[in-house]
Amino acid sequence: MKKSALEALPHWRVSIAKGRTIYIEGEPSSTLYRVERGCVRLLVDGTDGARQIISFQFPTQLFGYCLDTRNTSAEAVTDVELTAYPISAVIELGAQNQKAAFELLDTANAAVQRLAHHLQGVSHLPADARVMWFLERLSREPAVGDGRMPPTIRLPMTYGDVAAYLNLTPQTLSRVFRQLEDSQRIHRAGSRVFVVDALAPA
Amino acid sequence: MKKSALEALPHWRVSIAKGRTIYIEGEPSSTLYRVERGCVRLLVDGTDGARQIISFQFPTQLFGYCLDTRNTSAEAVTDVELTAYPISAVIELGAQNQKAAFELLDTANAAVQRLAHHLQGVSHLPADARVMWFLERLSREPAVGDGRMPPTIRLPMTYGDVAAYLNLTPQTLSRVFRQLEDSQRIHRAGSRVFVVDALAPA
DNA sequence: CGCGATTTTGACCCTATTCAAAGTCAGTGG
DNA sequence: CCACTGACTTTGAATAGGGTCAAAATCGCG
Repeated sequence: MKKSALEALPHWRVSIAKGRTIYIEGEPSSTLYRVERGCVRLLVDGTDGARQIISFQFPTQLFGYCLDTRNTSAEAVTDVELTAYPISAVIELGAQNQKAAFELLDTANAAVQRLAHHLQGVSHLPADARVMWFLERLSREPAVGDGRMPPTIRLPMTYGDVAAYLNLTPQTLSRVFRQLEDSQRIHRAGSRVFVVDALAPA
Repeated sequence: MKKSALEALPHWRVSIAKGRTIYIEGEPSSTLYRVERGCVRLLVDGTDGARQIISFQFPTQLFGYCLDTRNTSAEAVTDVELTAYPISAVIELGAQNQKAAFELLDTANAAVQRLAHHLQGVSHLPADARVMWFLERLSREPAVGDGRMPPTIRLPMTYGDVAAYLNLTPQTLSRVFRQLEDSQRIHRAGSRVFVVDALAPA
């Protein structure tokens, strides 16, 4: 969805500190958010206490478009700046502006598709492939990668978060990074900073 | 979404034989479907060939509400009867009827939420708990369970399908069923027919 | 400099997979 | 009605991949 369409709506700026909860699954939803700076994680908690991170949201991305209640929880991975739009206003926009309604619905659709493939990958890929796949997608995130090849990636989240996203433990993740280093697929350029050599230009 | 709202739209009946593909991920979408009889599976294929079943659809449920392209593939698990509605008509309905638009969007939202919890469960539950969880949800499906307690469930899909949904192998699934039988949590009442004793009334 | 959070390492274990083969079922045609 | 066939399910033995537990090392930050 274009920012321009939303700009006409009432909106305000929100700053949230690292680690803070933005909303919780099941609570009534009133606002749609756009990430301006930082990184947000969407997650659900299991009855057993194990949490599953569903996705990370980066600048320019929208999240929280729920009509009735929140379908996941949202937390600030880093200090974040968000723009908040009242859901009611977004709905009105949709009623008036066919194109905007389309784009919003398409956002939801794309979310299903991404989640479906995430489930597929997390279920069928070995740990190292999962991590490479994650790095590959992160490298395309302007706020994380540097756009060059091979890309340098600065992870905004902890290993714990990455592990909860890829369905691994932090220990395994650490071992996988070492193994990727040993096999020359990545190398480290600082703490949580990786150069993905395997993505070097052909 | 109420059937009544859709009934005003142009629609037609479709019969599809067991195993046939209804649509494929990525192809342009033109119709929304409602299951009238039988069972449909939604799935995505991995680059490695491993397929992940995302959900099973039963009578009265809608699927295929994609604006642009299909976000998953859909296949008939059994012979199925579907009602098809042109997406364009559904969109118009949404433009005129606020309430209908709401319900459709909520459908998409609920899909994300269900998928998220499925990912959580499949990632963190041991095999036996995953299977019990699956049976428990199936028992609430009028077309599958009998509504009584303890419920009798007739699986419309093969072990292979259940396994692809729960992220197990058919072999493991078979062993889990045996183990659940041994521990008195279920017993069999025919091929693919289970009585879930663990769900007996308190 | 010191603290708490995060990351790393090691040893061991466990669950589900793999591979292989036999058994069972439903539907088909004789 | 029965034999046949192909798909599905079951079983067994061996294995691997990631998890667990525990502890040490490191980092970021006040």
